Amino acid sequence: MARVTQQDIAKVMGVSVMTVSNAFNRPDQLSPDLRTRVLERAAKMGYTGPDAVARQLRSGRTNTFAVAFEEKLSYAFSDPFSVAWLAAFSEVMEESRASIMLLSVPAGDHEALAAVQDAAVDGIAGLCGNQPAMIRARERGMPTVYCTLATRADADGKGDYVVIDDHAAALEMAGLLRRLGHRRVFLLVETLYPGQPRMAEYRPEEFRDLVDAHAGSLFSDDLRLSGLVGGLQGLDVTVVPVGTNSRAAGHAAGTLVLDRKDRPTAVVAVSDVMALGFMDALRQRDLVPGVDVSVAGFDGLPEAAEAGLTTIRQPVRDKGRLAAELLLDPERKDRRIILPHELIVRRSTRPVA
Amino acid sequence: MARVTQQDIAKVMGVSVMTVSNAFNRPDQLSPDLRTRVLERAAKMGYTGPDAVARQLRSGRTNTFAVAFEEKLSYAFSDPFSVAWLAAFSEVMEESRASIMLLSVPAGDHEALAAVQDAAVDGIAGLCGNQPAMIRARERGMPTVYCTLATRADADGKGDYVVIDDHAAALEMAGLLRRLGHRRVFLLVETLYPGQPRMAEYRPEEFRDLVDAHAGSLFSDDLRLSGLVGGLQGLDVTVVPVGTNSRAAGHAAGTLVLDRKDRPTAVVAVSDVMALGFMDALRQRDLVPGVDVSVAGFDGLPEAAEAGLTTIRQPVRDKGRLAAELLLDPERKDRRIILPHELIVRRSTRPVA
DNA sequence: TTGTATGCGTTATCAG
DNA sequence: CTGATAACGCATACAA
Repeated sequence: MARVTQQDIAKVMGVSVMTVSNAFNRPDQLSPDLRTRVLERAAKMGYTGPDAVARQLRSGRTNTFAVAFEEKLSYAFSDPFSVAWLAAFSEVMEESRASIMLLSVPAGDHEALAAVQDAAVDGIAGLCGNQPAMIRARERGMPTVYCTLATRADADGKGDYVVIDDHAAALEMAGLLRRLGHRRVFLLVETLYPGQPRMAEYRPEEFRDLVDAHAGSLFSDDLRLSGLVGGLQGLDVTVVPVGTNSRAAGHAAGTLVLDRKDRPTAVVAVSDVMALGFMDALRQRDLVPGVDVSVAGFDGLPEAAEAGLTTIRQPVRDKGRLAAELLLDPERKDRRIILPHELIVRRSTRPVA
Repeated sequence: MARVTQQDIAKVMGVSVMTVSNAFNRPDQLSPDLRTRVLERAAKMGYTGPDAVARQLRSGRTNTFAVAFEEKLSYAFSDPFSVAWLAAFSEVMEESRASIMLLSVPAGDHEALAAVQDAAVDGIAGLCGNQPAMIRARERGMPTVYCTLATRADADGKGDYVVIDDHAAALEMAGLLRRLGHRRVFLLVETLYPGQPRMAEYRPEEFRDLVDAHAGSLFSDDLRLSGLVGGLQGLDVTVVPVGTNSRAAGHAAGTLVLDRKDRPTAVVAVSDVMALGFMDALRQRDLVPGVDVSVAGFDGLPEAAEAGLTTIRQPVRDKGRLAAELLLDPERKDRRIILPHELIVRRSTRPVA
């Protein structure tokens, strides 16, 4: 038995399809009596209301917005920054009774890009930079908003965004370490291109060359890194790609770095979760952050405050909220938003002994 | 300028629409030469591939599955159980390259029910019981899977599920407390119907009557509660609806209960997060779980293990994984799955002094 | 107030 | 290998 449609009902009742449609969507367009009769008959025939997809095709709108992640979704749910952003984003969407679709578009996964192609949504917010996924979405004529600054490679200079000035923030962080007298600094970053060796150690120039060589597939924001490197010029700086943006990866970096003679005096991770993982490694060795090794992160998570971690606070919730508002209101004016950040100095960073 | 369609391309190139369509979906159905010409021309005209919605209408499938929550989504992201379930669910979905839509359908929110109506999805998993939302979805002919046992009021006895035997688990928990000699027990539950007073205290029968009176709008699973009440028959039992399933609510319950003379000797919450919140309240007062008051929860979260909380462990990840598999494979046989649970006794429950 | 024709963009079918 | 036709289910514009 095929699906019951408005046609069927119309035919059986001897009315036009339009009347049936109106019975569901425009009560004012037909007599109350007829309306109830139609509705009753529809129910009796097993019709359960207008088909969602057909209605979307007809109206040209889906009232659904996608959120694109660069990682697997299971990661997104476990990352505090993502979760906080999502919570704010979803609050606004719920208020407008819009639905949310979750899209995982790992860098380099060409097949996953098709998901963007096939997503029946009115717009897409990227919890990531101006990625291929975002660009593809725009090519489809879809509004996009990204919430991390564009990478050098993928930036097409288009698309709306809600970000902080990561470069400036990184410079401030570098300035702090410089003032504190640190001379040997390790920088923990995510993997910057698919296949990059993990836990390797690079001079900044070396690292830069590597990234340049892979610019075509570059996928992670590197503005924080470039700011740090710039601000620490002249010091002994080592860059370590730790693999994933996770506490575990930060911890692994600690294992790599702490059990050697020439320890760094300071370690900066480009996210709080990595920095917190590194602090876990310190604690395991009865080392004290700020005393034995200074540690700093980025993001300003609540967890960072509890741990006494120096960090750059960014308005996560505002990012999520504004991203949603930009998608919901195409008429809105300011569509490229740079939010304020704040360097928060805590006890994890101290003057070098 | 209107949207470019396959028609437009066909017209301009003097070929049939079908050929254009095939160029995108069935490379084998036309000559490579023609295909590349079509593709090039399409690109030149600003055509960006088949429209997602039109394709969905045509094919009758969306390759998207919804997850329905009874709470606001921001809550879902902060609840450890939900997050773990979602992670497992999404891993399976990602593997099949299916998309996930998040739906918030608060109990009693009639408007939100419309979201289920308008969701362009192939199926819906409920991180909740057999709710009105689930029932509505089934009326639409959509496959549903719920992951908490049916409530008494809403159960239509249909729909697939992946659950544990909550009632049996609750009986085991009650048996434990009985053996430990507890005679005065408080039970912390979520709010069982919209508008129910929070932090009130009820005798079990009283509470049951209240719930019965609101059976029409009952929205939360009460199998755990009924199992506990049944298993504790004859003892001095008090039921406290704490409002939401959150650590904060559990903490508030602690504030209510602990600063009085006739403290309970044991407190059971129907979820670990509530129990953990209650333990926070204990700690604040320098009381020791298990010594001053025994505490137990449900779910078996990692956090419960750390806190030494007695609980009922349930296979969260299996629940999520199986729910996804049921949705993805309509042919699969066993569609009503009861997973094993396990009573885990830790130091938060001890013999009464 | 009700009905008619038509299009939304795509793809399956079947004929050439 | 290519093309004409017919749905998919609904709702807008317009006519009655």
